[in-house]
Amino acid sequence: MVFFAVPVLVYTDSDQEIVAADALSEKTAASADMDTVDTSRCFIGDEMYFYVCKKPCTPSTEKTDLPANTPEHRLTVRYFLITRETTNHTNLDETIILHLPTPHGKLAPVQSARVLIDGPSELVFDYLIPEGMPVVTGCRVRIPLRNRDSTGTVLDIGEPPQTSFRLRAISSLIDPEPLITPHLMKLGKWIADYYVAPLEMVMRSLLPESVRQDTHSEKTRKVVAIKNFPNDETLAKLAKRAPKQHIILTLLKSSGGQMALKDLGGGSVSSSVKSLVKNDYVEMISEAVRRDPDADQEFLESKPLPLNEEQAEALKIITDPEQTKPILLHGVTGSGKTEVYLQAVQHALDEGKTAIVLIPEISLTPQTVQRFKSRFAAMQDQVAVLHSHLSQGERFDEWHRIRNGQARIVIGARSAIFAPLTNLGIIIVDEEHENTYKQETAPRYHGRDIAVLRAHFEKCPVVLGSATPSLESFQNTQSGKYQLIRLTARADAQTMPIIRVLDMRIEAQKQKGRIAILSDRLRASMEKKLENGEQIILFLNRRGFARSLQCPPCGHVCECQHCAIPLTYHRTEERLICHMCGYQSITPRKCPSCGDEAIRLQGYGTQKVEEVIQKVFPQARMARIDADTMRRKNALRDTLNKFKAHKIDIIIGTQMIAKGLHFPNVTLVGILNADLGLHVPDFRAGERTFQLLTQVAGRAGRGELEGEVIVQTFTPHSPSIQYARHHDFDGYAEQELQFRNQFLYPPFAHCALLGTRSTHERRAEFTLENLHKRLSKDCPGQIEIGEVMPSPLAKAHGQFRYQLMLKSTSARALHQHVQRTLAATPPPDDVTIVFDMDCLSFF
DNA sequence: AGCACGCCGACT
DNA sequence: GTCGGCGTGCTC
Repeated sequence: MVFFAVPVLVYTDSDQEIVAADALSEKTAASADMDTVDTSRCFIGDEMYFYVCKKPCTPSTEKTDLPANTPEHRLTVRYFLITRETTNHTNLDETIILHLPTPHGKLAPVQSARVLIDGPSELVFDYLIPEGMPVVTGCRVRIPLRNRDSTGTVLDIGEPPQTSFRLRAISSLIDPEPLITPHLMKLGKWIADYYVAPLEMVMRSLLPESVRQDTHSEKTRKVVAIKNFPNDETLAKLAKRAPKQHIILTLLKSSGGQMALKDLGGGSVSSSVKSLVKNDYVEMISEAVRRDPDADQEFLESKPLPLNEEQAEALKIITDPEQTKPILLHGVTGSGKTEVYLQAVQHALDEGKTAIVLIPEISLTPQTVQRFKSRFAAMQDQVAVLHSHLSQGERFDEWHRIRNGQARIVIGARSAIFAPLTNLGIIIVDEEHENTYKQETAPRYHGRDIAVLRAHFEKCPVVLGSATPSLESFQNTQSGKYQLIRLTARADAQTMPIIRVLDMRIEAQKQKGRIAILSDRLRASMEKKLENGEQIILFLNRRGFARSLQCPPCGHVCECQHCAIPLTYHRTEERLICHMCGYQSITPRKCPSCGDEAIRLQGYGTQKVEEVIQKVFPQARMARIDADTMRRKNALRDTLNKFKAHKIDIIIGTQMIAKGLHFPNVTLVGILNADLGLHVPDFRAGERTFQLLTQVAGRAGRGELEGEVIVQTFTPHSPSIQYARHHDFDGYAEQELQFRNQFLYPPFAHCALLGTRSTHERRAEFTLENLHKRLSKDCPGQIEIGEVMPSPLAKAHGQFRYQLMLKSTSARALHQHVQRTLAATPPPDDVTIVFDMDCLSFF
């Protein structure tokens, strides 16, 4: 006869004797033959077992006799399936809850963990924590899910919820220490909320893939070490009978007792080493080796530089313990912001704390990393670098060096904001205005904003630095949320280069009928520089597909009356459409301003420029830098090195070369068509152009020679060009903020983009139309909803795209409304939905 | 009636 | 994601 194990609810009296037990699961209890529990054979001790048999007893009835309001204590027990025939205990390996109304010193209340299951399903379930398992929030755990094993992340710990079903237990802990610190957990939840991203996806970006999967591990090498060095007699014997072993032993002794197996000769000595190990002369040890991404580089220690008055004052404010506001450090190019960062980090280290330094993109700003590594060269190991070019193994090692406290300074791109440092002393965001801080795949977080949030959570100072602050950050200083610090003097006491603005309308008239690429003035200047053996950078900020309509003779650009941004030409409809509100108009044949018929689409690429320059300066050595030519790994670095060595005279490039370059011999920078960046259907176009011009101006003339910047434009009167020319950030910010305020753009409102993608054009459009309808229904007042329109990049990767702009003065109202609507409106299988909160681009 | 297949919903 | 339940529909 077989006995059955039945999950039971056990009641005890004050003496810990079980007075009643009934089936926990109603279903089980209801099934015939399984309703009986022999409570007389149960006992309580450090561990509790109970046997379940088919002998009748009286369950459940006594439940009501329990005193009211008795606190329930819970403990986990294992229960066993017993067969009379064998009396063998077959562990069912399940855990159940016993409700014990009386406390017992040895019985800890059972806790349960809310676990986010890995995988795209976004499941969250509660699991019991087995006694003694040190599970805390942020742990990665193995859990049973249905009839298989799965993994997940512990989101919360607490009392088991009152549910009718039986909780299952966590099977094991993946990592003894939680991989995600509580602060990071909080950050992750905030991100999932604010950016309307699945929490599982956010958790995935909190941890590098190689750290998350427990398949990766430390790299080890075999080390041979002397254990019992033989006496002279045996040594002499070995020299004769096994000369190789003798050599190994002497080698080991002369090099301090141990050597890596590889250095001893690797495989060729393995048999000799094996017999040495067998005789107990030596032992083989596995030693962890660090995969150092910068192992090939040497960093010479640099001493702190003396600070000028402004820098010293800045450092004082940053390190002031009373300072609680985020700090915006506005320093003109070359004002020595990095030195302030370095000393602020030093200050944090001196206090025994840690630091995060965010930089826009490692590959574009290797100098910053080098400066940090050099300054802290004495404690090399304490600087960890995190960026996308690390191998899986390198990332694993860097991450664990941070986690276990070996590395106390972390430098990296946006995801480095999730570095698992504890006891943070400072966060620095260099070039805070950079768009690369915004992640362009879900979760679409902004590294700078997350930095401010993390600093807030961890109560540590945060410094946002830039020569051209974003208007978001600048406005925060105006409203008193942030503290503004200024560095107005260039550390090298150099003057700002002269920016010349060239009116291409005149040029266009001169070169009637042909595209004006190179003005006479720029050509003449290039000629002179080439003669002098100086170098030239030409920019063409080719901003893709969105095309605006501009009249070359007068510079007029067709704009939306409601949104004050350029209208975009859509080829399929042959119409002009506003990307903010959806306003449409027909494409004019004549310029609405001057009546000229030359009005047409702007546009030529770097390739075209290369052709023209080649024709004009056949003797010049030139290189083109854009996404097409730099696809090869290290291509950018190699080209820049060649340029540095003056093997190239002219570089023609896109945005890629706008940042962080420092070439003393460059005396001329030409911006071929400032309008390309200016008249894009984006209210930030002006801001970007201002930033670009200012940054570029900072590039020219960093050496002995005076620099010159030539800006070619059809709209020379445009404020972003004029203010940049006069190096007047405040003037620019003032008028731009006024414009933003008037049309309720960021920083005075939040913008977001909702989009659909599908291989079926109609499905993409229909799904978004449907979402639009639902969003419009009981929509909070602060939210403005635009029209559904085809994306400017109407088809990409074989998918049709439709988009919709959302604007709101309340970020919370916006993401909550979208969150709710999306949750209530699951898209068809073949349509994907994209939501970009605080979007920086509209494509 | 018996079985193959595919959709749908639950998974703690 | 992945498993299993269940309904549909086809075959013996």
